Amino acid sequence: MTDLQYCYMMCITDITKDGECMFVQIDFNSDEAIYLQLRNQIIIGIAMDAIKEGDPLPSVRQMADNIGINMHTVNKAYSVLKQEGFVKLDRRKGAVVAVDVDKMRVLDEMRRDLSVVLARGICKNVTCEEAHQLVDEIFQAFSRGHSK
Amino acid sequence: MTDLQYCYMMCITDITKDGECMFVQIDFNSDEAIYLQLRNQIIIGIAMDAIKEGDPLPSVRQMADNIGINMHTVNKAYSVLKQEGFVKLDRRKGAVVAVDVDKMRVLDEMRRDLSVVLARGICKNVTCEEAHQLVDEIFQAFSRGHSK
Amino acid sequence: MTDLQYCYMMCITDITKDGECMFVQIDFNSDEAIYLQLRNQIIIGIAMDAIKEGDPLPSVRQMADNIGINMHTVNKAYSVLKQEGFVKLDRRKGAVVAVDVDKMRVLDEMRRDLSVVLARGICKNVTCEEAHQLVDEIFQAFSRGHSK
Amino acid sequence: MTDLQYCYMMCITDITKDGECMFVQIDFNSDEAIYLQLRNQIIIGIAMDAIKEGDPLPSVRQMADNIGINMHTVNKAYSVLKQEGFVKLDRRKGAVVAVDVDKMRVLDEMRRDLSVVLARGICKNVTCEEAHQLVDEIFQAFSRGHSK
DNA sequence: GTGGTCTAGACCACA
DNA sequence: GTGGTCTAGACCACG
Repeated sequence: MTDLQYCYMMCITDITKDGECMFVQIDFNSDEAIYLQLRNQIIIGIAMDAIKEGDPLPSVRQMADNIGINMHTVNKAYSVLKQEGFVKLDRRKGAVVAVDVDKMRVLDEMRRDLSVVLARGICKNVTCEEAHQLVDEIFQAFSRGHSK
Repeated sequence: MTDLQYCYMMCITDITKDGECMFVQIDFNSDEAIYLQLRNQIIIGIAMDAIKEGDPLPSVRQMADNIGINMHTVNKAYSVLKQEGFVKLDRRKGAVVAVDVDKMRVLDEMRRDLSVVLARGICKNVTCEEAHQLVDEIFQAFSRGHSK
Repeated sequence: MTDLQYCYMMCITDITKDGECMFVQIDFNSDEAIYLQLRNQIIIGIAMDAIKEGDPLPSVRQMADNIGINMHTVNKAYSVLKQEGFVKLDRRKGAVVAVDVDKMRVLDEMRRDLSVVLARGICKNVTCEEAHQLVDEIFQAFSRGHSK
Repeated sequence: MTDLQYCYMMCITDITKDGECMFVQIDFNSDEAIYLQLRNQIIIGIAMDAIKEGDPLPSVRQMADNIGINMHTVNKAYSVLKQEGFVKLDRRKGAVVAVDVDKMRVLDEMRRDLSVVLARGICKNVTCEEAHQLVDEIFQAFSRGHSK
């Protein structure tokens, strides 16, 4: 799939109130559920510091209208984010970013997820060095990553 | 054995003919589809060299009986593996391992998948060093990985 | 109506919402799989411009009910159409026509398919001129063909 | 799929007794049944004049051994060829090429087959001119074609 | 209401 | 005996 086609099918909307740098891109032709795509985009936004601890997410209705999806779908994404410890639901401000750090748990999750991703790569002759390069590349792309 | 007990157990079966080292573990309680779990297990088996290039997978009926799932579910897993370039469906020998290496494509897929996994980690204060350690750990667990 | 009568009739249903010009005809006596017949009919419908780029196909249930076949059979046809680059599965709108043009690939496929069809003709004394006449005849039958 | 991969999975054997120019190539990973591939290859051989009217085909056993497939499969291919009017079964010489020409029937069959093949092309922007070029190209590749 | 998943059982073509 | 096809019915996630 070319980049052009990819762009065409994408639905792009701003996630931050001031319209600075974070965008949500939903691919309606993807086999990944829309609410999971939305959840992942928001997590990436947090990792990039585009949305910071304490920042409120757009309201369910606003987000749904911007992306052009159902309110229920946005609601589901926010619920999952709460369940996974990325946001808290505030009665006045709606969903606000509040990351709940459980180092052991997250490392276990990553080990499981990485095993599958890396196994796919190893089958296709991806070397350990190439994997490390990818990790560095991605960490550099996320502002919070290399500040550590 | 009641259905309940059946549900709560992990289902473990051997994937190799000689019963050496590769096992398939299905978690019926997981929210991940059975055919995807099976697909991932087989990919991990290939990455571990438990199943090698040219080896035939068990027939759909045999695999289904061993795991205790339906034939069609196994069929779906095999179809996805074929679609993703891990096996070929030989009309005489059934499904045989035949990895189709497309380096650019696999690196792009990994970049996308890793971005999501690492973003989750970064949000929860996982450092770049810890991520590298996980990668090394997983590569060492797969025999094909540290032969490089 | 008995099963026998049911078997011996052609099943004709409309594929377009406004019931204008495109029909699906399934021959239950054919040795060609139903899902392949359905796939071919839809491709012919696209070639005739009866279904246009961006148009949604009927839902699998609706199509299945109209034709009198099982939902899963329609699903298989849609999956193949997706795989071959004729439709995309939009999570909101279902299957929509979206032709993915890869000129080199399609010409190679046609060369292979035409070789077999023409070889059969050549054996039975069909001349090059007669083949060209057939091609013209078919192109004229498809509206998109003679607009070039 | 690269040419190299294609070659690798092919099973190539000679179909003519004197080992001149006609070969049978079976792709065991194809979704097309082996007996149909064999049938098509033999028809192409007749169209190319590699096997001529009255020539005997190799015996079922010999053909099966050469290609590495089951005798029943070869038998099925020969039966279909007889049914479709390409060979006759001679008690002494086995299957001999004997084309039964029924011009109307073959033209009808070609019209139906070409409709599907061309429709696929039209969807993917193949022009009438390109189709004609392919027909010419194929007719020139078959020796019997341009002698008319 | 939609498609996705899973199960079950059946028949047939293929090898 | 194998996979491919088709049917039927069921549940659930998604939107």
